[in-house]
Amino acid sequence: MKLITRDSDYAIRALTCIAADKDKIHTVTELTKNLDIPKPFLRKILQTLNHKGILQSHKGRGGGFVLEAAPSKINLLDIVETFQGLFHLDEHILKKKVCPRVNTCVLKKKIDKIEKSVAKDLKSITIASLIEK
Amino acid sequence: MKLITRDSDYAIRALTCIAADKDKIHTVTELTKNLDIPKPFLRKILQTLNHKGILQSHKGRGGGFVLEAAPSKINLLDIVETFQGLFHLDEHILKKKVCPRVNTCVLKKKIDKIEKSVAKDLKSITIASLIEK
DNA sequence: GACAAATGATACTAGTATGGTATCATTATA
DNA sequence: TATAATGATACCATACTAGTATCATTTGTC
Repeated sequence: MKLITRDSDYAIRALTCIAADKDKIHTVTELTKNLDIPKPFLRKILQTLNHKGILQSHKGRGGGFVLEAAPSKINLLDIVETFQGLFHLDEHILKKKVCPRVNTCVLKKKIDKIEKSVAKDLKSITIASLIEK
Repeated sequence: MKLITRDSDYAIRALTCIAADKDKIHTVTELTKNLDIPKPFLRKILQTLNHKGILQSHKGRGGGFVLEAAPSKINLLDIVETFQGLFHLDEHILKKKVCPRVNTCVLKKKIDKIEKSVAKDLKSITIASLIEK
């Protein structure tokens, strides 16, 4: 049972590296050296972040990636949802017919509350908050 | 991204049904009718709960399942961890070498905190709390 | 004792998600 | 024009999810 998958984790770490030297353009080659992440995998991840509008890419020689927004505007919920899907997808379960004596809505409400709390916590963590000393 | 898988959900619902009529011995056949869960799947789930010591089984004709402990002693964390593994298994990620400029420990600490909070929340929800009106 | 109704144990399976790899195309700079 | 970068996409092995299927064993009832 894990909250964060590998691609999310890699994305967060790559973004903190990029944010730590914000004005430089970062290549995948450079980042893989620092981060010890397989190069083609990191490429795919950064491309996804580019599509999502979190990173901005520059093609061709001398190209690479820079942040699209300020590090304080990028939060972990956005990143996690990019790679692991929307947080609130429990619709298909907890919804069926249930033992007549029991109030399932109670269960659904309680789980919903936990999920919202996790989402809120993830949203409160920004890339900026990860690089300040 | 979901917090609770189907088997955990089914387990919780079956346990609430069993707890709602605590002195009765419940068969899989009866429970599947009320809960709309595939019979062989529910059997497997209840067997797992039996091995875990959450349910007690009685074999043979007239047999079935009863709770091993009081509904107030059974919490969702135990159930979720039974079917989805221990909650705190992120050791393999968030641990590798990281961009020298960045303090990964910060990330790990923050995620740890969220996970502990979820675990605590799940632990606070008991089967008893799901059947009270 | 035979039958029926229950669980025990275990193996199997289709589909999806995870964690990648591999290739070819395109772009931009030196 | 060679080279160094990303873009787009297809592929792949493994594990997990959500079950199914089967045979064995136990126990109450006729």
